[in-house]
Amino acid sequence: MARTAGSHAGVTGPRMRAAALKLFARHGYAAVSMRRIAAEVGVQAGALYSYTPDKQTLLFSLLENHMEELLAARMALPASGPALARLEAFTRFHIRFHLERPEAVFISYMELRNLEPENFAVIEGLRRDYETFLETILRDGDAEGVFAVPDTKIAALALIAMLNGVNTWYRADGRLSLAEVEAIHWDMVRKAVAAA
Amino acid sequence: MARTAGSHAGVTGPRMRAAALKLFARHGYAAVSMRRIAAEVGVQAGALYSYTPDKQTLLFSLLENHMEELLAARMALPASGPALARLEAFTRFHIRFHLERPEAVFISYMELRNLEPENFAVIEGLRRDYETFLETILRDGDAEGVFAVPDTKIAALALIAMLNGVNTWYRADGRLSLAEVEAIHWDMVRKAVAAA
DNA sequence: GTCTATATACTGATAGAC
DNA sequence: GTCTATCAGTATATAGAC
Repeated sequence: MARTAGSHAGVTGPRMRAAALKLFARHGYAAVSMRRIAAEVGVQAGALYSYTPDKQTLLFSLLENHMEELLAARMALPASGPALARLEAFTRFHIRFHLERPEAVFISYMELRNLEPENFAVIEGLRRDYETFLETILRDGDAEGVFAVPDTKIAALALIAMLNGVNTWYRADGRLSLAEVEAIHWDMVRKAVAAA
Repeated sequence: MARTAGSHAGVTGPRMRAAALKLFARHGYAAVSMRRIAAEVGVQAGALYSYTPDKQTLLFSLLENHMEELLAARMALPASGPALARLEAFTRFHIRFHLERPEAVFISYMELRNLEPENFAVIEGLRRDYETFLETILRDGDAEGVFAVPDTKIAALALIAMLNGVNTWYRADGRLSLAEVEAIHWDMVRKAVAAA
């Protein structure tokens, strides 16, 4: 059936979110205006307010969505079994998942300070949930005797920081394939926590 | 001798830089106005333009100054001798130096995208210089046979990313002392690159 | 060396026409 | 569902008084 002229059958909302994700990642939340996002979508600024109550909520929903996807995807990882195998699965999953969403990862770290306190607390809680997953693997491996980790909390943060580093330099058309990047990092992760 | 009323004997420049560093780190370059910096210093916005030609140059000079200090401080590290000892010296130095300047470190990573292309290229060059220093240690250790590093470039980036992670959570009044943080990370760094 | 005043432009968000 | 028009506020940067 014929639609109202100018109507876009509800695709403007997702397009707004995609444009915001891209522009926030490239220029930063504070540097991107609602007008600029609207221009990227191809509408006027006022039209965006049918899809978000305000700019802050738009940022928050992008970060929340990213964290929820991360936590959901993590569910596919083994939750029991030898810690060494679980650590390898986690390492490869983390690299792959994050390389597939460079923009969401970027703003999830860079724009935390631009979240209002309540929103910040929600995202921080989700992040801690994810970190705890890795910490549990390390603690189990320590108990098994295959890992020697003096402080599982700090070790988990250190490993995640190391793996996140990949996002700052990896290019799909670069010198190394994804498989090679995974292999190099799994080698370092494995050795870093290995028992002597 | 009596000075002009309102004059501050050249301290406004440094105070502007200190205020900008603090505010940029806390709220982001784009979110901080020259008026806000001026208010922090205790002058009117127009007065700042005696000390920087514009806001962009102010950001650039903060980042450039930080990188120059980092490269200068690195000169105190041993440039020859056993790679293992050099790696330990580098690891402890890196953690200490960066924990002493959390704000400069933060904006050096977060505000790169807000640098104009020429300014960005300068900072990137300085950063690569620093990374090469670590890469050289890893390559020397590989040649000595004490390290087993499949890709020294990637390993250097991975180790720096891991060490930088400390800045995201360390608090001087927290659970761990600086010495403990250094020890935990040196343990992981050492093992991560160790020969089997 | 810092002030006030100002130019020029942009900001987030809203109201109401179509 | 999107448009135009608009409000009230803020931005960077400059000019000239003191």
